Amino acid sequence: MSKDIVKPSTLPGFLELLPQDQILFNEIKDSIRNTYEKHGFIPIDTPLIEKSEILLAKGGGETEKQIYRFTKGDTDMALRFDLTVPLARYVAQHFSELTFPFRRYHIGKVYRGEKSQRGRFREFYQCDVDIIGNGKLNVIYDAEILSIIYYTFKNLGFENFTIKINNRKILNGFFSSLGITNSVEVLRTIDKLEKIGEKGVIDELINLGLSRDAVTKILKFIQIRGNDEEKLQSLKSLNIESQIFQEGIKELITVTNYTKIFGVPEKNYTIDLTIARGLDYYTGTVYETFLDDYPEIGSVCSGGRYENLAEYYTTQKLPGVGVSIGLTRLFYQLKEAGLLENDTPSTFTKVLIIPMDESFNGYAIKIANTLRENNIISEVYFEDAKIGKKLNYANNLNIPYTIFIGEEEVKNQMVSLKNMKTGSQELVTIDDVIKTVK
RNA sequence: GUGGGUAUAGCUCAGUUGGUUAGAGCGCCAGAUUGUGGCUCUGGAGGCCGUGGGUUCGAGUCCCACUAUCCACCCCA
Repeated sequence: MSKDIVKPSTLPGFLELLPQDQILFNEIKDSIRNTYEKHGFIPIDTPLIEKSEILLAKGGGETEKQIYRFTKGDTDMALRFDLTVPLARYVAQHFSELTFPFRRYHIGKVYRGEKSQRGRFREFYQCDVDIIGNGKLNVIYDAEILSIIYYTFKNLGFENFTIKINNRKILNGFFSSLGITNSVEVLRTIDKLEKIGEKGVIDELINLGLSRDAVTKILKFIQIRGNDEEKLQSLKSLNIESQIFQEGIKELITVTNYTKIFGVPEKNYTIDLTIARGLDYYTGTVYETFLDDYPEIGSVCSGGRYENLAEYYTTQKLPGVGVSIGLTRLFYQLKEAGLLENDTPSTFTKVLIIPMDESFNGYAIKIANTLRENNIISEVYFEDAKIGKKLNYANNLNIPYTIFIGEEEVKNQMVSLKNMKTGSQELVTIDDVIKTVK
């Protein structure tokens, strides 16, 4: 018999939570959603599965290796690996029915067939928020997105975090002035500065075939220090004769100026010339967010500006700017760091109603209905068991109140309300219950 | 894709240079206590020691393969 039991387990890289954590996870997700909606973003939901030709339109790179792809009948399909490509398809497909600039948010699961590792998942939630322009999109929106990152993390209860910003035009302009052609690899190397240090970066750059002179200049570039004002000054004084470079500086100035106006405290954002994530589609502003007290967690939110979101699906030019929070990883890391002291109960129930025996079930259900009408979450314990076991149910789920229904209670049309924390119990009316529990 | 660890009860783990019948804590179930929980005490269930092969009188322990899983690199959220 036991040979027939299939060992219950999930696939590696697929996270699932116990009730207490799930409630907490949902609270975080709801908080993010509320912040997005407060800023006027519209929810969309797209299919988990898309045609492979859509997801692979861009082609090449890691995507192709990591995508979950399969066929059903003759249909070649795949699981989405982010929410940006589906957004591009969505906007291109429904272009004529949308109003631009289109502000949308999307919270959903995405899939990547990576080798699983701590804090890295094959199925995970992304919380995306983007603004898509029709033909053009003011760079002020780049600052607004930054402010949305700020308010999102602030509303989650974080104080010490830093949103690092940079502009890809600065990097690209700088590199082209140095005659660097393999800028992606160079970017990747510079991005690793925190991890491998200056010496590591120098070694890797030389390995990439860069000249001594170029490496020295790059080093000087990434060593630019000071406050944002000073950094911008240093950039200007590099006298790079690249139009792209100058454009980047101008954009960065606008973004930082407006960020201030949006009310983001200066301690929560900074220019960092070494961040260069999202190498695939970002063309202007880029963002990375770090928790100051937990740098080892890495970036908890990243994104940027892309010049032409939907170029593979339409001839319309649709520039956009947006960020994504990797919610599953964020939750996992926060928990690992002990940052989520979980004192949330394992249920939403506030009152457990316990009939002393079957004959009181009717009265118990009536009480439950009345409490629910008054927005008090309640449930009735119908299973036949000893009182101790029933109370233990309440204990295990951290239900704060129990109500006993027996002969005396029905006779008086009252209930025995017990506070599970203090243990005190008294015979009261339903109105009293509503007052006490609320 | 490359490299390295780990695999014993539902969970976290112990298990001596290879030696009888494989252990603890937590959790679960029951009783002490039939209208009152958490604490305590007592008892109980639960293991092909990842799978297959090898060495040996004898393997949870040593060797090999496979599988699973974790970590680092790559890349990313």
